[in-house]
Amino acid sequence: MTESTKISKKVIERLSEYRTALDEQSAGEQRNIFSHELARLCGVTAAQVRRDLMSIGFSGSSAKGYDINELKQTVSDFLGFGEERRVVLVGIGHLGRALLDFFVNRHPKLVVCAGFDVNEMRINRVIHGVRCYAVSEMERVVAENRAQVGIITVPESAAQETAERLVEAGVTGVLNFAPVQLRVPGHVFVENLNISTVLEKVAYFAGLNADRERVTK
Amino acid sequence: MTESTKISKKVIERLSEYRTALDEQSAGEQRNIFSHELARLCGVTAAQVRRDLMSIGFSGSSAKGYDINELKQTVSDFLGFGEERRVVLVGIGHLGRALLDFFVNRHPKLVVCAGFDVNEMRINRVIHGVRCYAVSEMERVVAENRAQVGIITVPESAAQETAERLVEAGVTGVLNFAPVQLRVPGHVFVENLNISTVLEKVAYFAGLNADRERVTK
DNA sequence: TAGATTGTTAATCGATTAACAATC
DNA sequence: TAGATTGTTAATCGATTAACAATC
Repeated sequence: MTESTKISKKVIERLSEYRTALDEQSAGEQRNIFSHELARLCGVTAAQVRRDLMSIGFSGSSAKGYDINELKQTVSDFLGFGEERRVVLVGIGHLGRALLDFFVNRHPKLVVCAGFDVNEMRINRVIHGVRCYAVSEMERVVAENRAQVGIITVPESAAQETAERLVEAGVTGVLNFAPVQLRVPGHVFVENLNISTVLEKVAYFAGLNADRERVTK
Repeated sequence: MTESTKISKKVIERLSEYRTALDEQSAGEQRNIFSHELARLCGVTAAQVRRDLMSIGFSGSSAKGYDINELKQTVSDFLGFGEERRVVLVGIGHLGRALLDFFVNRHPKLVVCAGFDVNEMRINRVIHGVRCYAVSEMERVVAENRAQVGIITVPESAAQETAERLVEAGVTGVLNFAPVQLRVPGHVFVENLNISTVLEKVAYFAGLNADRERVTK
């Protein structure tokens, strides 16, 4: 394994957004794109685009910018889209179901291959095209599918135990929607996404802005 | 209006998480909490907690740490929880409905007061306790409710127009789930939350970690 | 060529961490 | 007092921005 240069979370996020933006562009006739065009589509600076692409070793031409198709391919490869990534989701409540719907057949390489729940009403069914199992089968199903990614949408009280079982079964990346700090081994990547926190943040700045508007009027 | 010290997005996020963590603590007997305890609950460092609390002017005691109830009150006040914030949601698909369910009666001060959609099947109904309207009524309903915050869960193609109408009606903060860079006036705060991007990031690092595991074995 | 863009370095900025005197 | 924690400053770290020679 080559000692890959350490790439930060932020760069990965931006690369992912570049790819999404390019996907939409490539429907058209356009074959090349300049850093400032891609930058505008993604809400970043042109210099940042150039630096990010440089960091994954992709070059453009000073006359024509970047080749859209080559760039899309390079970014996809870098992000590991060469092969399918298998994802499981635990907790098939409203949010879980919405996420199943969100990802099924929407993403080229992230395949949600199984859902889990404790509620008998939700197990042994196919929801949004995804087969759902009892939590007790997690170890077996995750291992059989070689799933590397787990999404946790269970209630807070069950999140830690869920994470432990996922990790035990071989998952090395977790997207956690429960408002708990998960304790996991060092080789497991955890991203916390607390929707309440995000909305509180928006509400805070909305309030600030509304006040400012009122004052300047 | 006093010229408040500029507080960064990250600090606001952490304050929101401190408050959530304290909410859960305060059920117990404990009356005080040390910076390192709160830090562990939220996955940050103790020094960071101390600095954040200092930045909103909250003091503890070197003997007993921070008073939980006072701290919760101070953080809540700072985040603007003194009065209800009214939120509207546009796009009542699976994700939109999950978010309605997520927020209704779950948050003390963020009140989702209306939903909007273009689909007739979804309008003039109450979904998860929230009244849903046709998009054509957006301006009127948002203004009547004095909603400051808008959540956008419409398809990508409709996101920009939705944002414009929300802003026109008086919204100053937007939480955008559509994978588009919204163009809005300077006084409007926009937070983009692209769930695909987040999952791609998790998948990337999950892959890295899985490789590393395989190599070190 | 002239003009615009890329690749890349240096300068800036902001946030985190280390450290420690003051405090209880 | 002795020991632990707070408040706060200085040092470090990392990421962004500015700038510009090289390129087309």
